Amino acid sequence: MRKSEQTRLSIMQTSAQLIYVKGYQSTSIDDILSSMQVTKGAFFYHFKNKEEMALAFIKELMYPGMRMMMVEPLLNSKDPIKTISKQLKDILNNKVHFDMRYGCPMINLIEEMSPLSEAFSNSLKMMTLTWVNAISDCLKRGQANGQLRPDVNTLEVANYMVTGYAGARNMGKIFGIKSYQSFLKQFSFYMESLR
Amino acid sequence: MRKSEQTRLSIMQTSAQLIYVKGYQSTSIDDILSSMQVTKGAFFYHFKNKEEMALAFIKELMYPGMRMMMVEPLLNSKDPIKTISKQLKDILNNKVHFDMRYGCPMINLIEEMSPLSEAFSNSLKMMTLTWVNAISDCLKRGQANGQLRPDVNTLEVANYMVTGYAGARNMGKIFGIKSYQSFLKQFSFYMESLR
DNA sequence: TTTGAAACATACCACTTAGTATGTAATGAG
DNA sequence: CTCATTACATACTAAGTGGTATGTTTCAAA
Repeated sequence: MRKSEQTRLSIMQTSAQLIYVKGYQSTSIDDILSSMQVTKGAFFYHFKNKEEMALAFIKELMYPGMRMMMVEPLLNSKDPIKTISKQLKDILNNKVHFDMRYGCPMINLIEEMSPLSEAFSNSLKMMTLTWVNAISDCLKRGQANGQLRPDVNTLEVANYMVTGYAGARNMGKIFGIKSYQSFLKQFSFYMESLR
Repeated sequence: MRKSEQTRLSIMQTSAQLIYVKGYQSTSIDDILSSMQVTKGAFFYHFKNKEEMALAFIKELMYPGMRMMMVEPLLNSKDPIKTISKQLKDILNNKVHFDMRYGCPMINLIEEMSPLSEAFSNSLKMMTLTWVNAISDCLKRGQANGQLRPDVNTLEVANYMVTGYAGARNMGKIFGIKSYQSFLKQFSFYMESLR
């Protein structure tokens, strides 16, 4: 019961990497299998089909990873505006988990899959909402502390931030790092105007 | 020489519609042909291959369409900030050329194809830059008229606006119309802060 | 009216695709 | 040890893929 779990995990990890680079629809099962030491029998033993595998990796790998990187840094912050601006900068400049050319795995999947599959759409929607709500809560705490104007609609600002992030990941694919820097600068102007 | 041009155009138009909905890579040539009264012989008579066809439709249909909808409204504006905010609203709410579920054809292609093909990337980059520059020029005229703070970096603001647009199209796919409205409201706050 | 190029139409091909059928090896409870 | 379940491995299939080869029709100039 131990090694098989590792096989299942490896399949999801390899898939995640390939889907990140090539997209879901043009990553074939054969692609996945030939880039690791696993056969088709193993794949269809662990997963009912390709879509179930992708949904599993979203739920079991992408979602927890997102919580760690996007949600946890927002808890217990002293200065929400600074925390949030800094988080956006940290994520966009994170070269370990992201490659500028390929953008953000979550945003990519929203772009590609949400119009094609209700199941994908729902998973991605919930994941995105988790981040949006975390940002909103963070801002609300700042509002309680008087660091943020009381008339600010925190949920709307949170949505605006995630929207900006998604756009930056898109523009980054053609314009490169410059577009990140440029975006971050203007976004921080916006954030400061909320004080 | 007349009817054949119509055939060529029809192929590109049908392709554009299918690619908009399903994406480039998962729209097959057979898909395109079976949704119109044209055969494979005609397709490969007019286009060398699938990619050349897509590049042709970007250049000959998408680009001119973009200029008409995104660039021309910005020429000869009296109040650039208002013009630009209004344009963004008009485009996002345009139900004739866009479907919320499928986002924006240009943004979709950037997302899907720019990491996979230099040729796509260059076409899309040039097209996007055309819009960015038009916005920047519009803002510059406002700056000359004193309607915009002189210290504002118009090119950076233009990039920021297009980035926001791209993000809004992405978020719209999962959150629907509400995310458009919410984004537009916050973006107009940002724009007003440039006066 | 002839004729040759342009504009298609049809049939086919090698390859890839998700998924299945059926085998065999590992493993852990009794 | 034993044996049934688990965890794979191998070989295959039917449908789809981009693209080609080879036709047949259309049409405009001579």
